[in-house]
Amino acid sequence: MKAPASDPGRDAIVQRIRAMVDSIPPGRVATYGQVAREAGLPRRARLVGRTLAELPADSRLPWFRVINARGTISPRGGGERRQRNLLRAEGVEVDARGRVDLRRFGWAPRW
DNA sequence: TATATGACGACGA
DNA sequence: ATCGTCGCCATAT
Repeated sequence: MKAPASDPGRDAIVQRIRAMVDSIPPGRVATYGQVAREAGLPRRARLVGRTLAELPADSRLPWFRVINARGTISPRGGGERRQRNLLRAEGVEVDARGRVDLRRFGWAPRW
């Protein structure tokens, strides 16, 4: 057996990340690092990005509410524009450079 | 086992 | 405030 009882396991970790992302309210955004941290996975920001990248196109998860620590939409081939539209559709202001003011739209866990 | 890569983050110039 | 580097972690080769 590879995984000790104390080891959450890859699937469990993915579940936790999904749950966190799903808890981000409409009109708010969170950073990859923040999601990782709140999910009890400090320093795993990239894992969050990797997990979201695995999501099926028809996933119900609000993946578009997750942006990087600089407040910008992480550039990956082509999907950037769509994410911008989705965010604007729920009231998040995104400037032409794909930037969001985290002080105004950033999500604090206490919400 | 070693190396490269990536939806990231912190720092310094 | 912006850009370049380096650090971190998990996967893929």
